[in-house]
Amino acid sequence: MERIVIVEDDVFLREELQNILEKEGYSVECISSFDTPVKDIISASPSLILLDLNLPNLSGFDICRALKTKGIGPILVLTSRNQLSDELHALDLGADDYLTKPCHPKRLIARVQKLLHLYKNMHVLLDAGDFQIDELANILYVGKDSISLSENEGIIIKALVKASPSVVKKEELFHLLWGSSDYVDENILQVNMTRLRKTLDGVGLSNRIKTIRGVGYQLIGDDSL
Amino acid sequence: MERIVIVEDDVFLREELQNILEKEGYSVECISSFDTPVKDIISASPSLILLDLNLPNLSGFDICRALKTKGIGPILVLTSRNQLSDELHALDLGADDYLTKPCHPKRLIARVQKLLHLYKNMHVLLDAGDFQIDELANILYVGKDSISLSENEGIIIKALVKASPSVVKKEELFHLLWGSSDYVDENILQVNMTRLRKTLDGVGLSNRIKTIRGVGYQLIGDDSL
DNA sequence: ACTAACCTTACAACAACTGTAAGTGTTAAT
DNA sequence: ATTAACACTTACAGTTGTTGTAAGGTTAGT
Repeated sequence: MERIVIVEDDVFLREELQNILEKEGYSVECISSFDTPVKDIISASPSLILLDLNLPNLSGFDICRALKTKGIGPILVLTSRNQLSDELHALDLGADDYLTKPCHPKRLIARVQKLLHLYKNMHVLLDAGDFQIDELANILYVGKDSISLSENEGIIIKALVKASPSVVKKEELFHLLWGSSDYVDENILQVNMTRLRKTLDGVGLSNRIKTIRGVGYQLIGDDSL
Repeated sequence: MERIVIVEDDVFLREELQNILEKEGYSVECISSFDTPVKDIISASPSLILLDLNLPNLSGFDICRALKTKGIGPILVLTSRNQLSDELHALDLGADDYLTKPCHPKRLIARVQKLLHLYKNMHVLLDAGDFQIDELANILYVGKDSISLSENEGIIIKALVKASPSVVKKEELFHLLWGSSDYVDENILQVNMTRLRKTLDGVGLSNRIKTIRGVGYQLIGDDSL
């Protein structure tokens, strides 16, 4: 069963929303104290967050930003702010949809259903700009192409993408790949880097890994060459 | 570069939309003859479809339904119909968003960007109800778990899910797996079914494949037992 | 009870992945 | 220019997962 978290300080509206959603069969949890809303939302393991913008302590915008940073979603903003600039700001921060009050229950339900269905039937990829990585499957998508990476290749490229544009130190890669940098021959990392570079070369992503001697490796863009 | 296909019969509006989107850097293609709109849209390989509802020949609803059937998307409906029932109908047919005319260009751009970004960084899963399958990666997601399938396991379960609740004939599986049912020993399918059942069993999806003797196999739900 | 259809299990071959080892190439400091 | 340090490349052998084959066991229909 999917759990919807309602983040709304107006008690009357909060209960009305809860009724509407529970009547549709959803499990609902309401955030009713606003000391640590982000933490409370995350603790509730939401399938979807229904978020107001005018809240005590922390604005809905800040909550939206914080949740997106942690990969928590989807977020449907339901607010009395009907200015276009507010909508654009919320969408930019990562809100998945933006509805204004008053909102017909049927529209709300339809939008909630749409987002729940979408997120359930999609798998998030790690975005590297001009390519994407399926973190679980170790598949790299570039343009219309895709290529399967080995376990080690996947671990390395993910670390490089997530750290980009920073350098990933050799020690960190040792740790990610082999649990420690003690008792590990440096040569195995070098062999793995060669293998990853060769794989990337095969899909047109040549020279995208830069060696920082004595430090580690860095993912670079096309335009750094 | 992402290509947006505009499906709008009003010439003035069509060109205005094209200008707005091209100014944002998108490649735009307009459907300007409405004899075979679905075929034309698909031929254009769209990253996103901007779809009007009031069209000659075939209504936008029908086009939406046809595109979703073929897995083409995302679809952003932009229409003068501002009745709630129209919105609900379109969303139900699979539209990803619904905007009414007149629409501020900034809102349109924000919504377009949101959908393009979402679909680029997500990978669509094949929905089987209580589990989902990543078709390219051959990964099965059930609840919070996931399991990697072998190539053959993936081919079989995908066929079963797509045909469900119908039976998939043995001949069809022979064809999908080995290109033909000629010169193929029946035992290899049986061994593969055993392996798939064993894999499903490992993630709690036991007894979900029913044998139809002399015919083929069928995916069944939890409640068919 | 009989038998065709199907399931299960074990084995061997193959491909991909991985770590090791050695030779080669590059870089930076002197 | 020299050379030590660092990094890259290549080949090999061992491991693992996948796959088809073969044989014994089970099931369902007559």
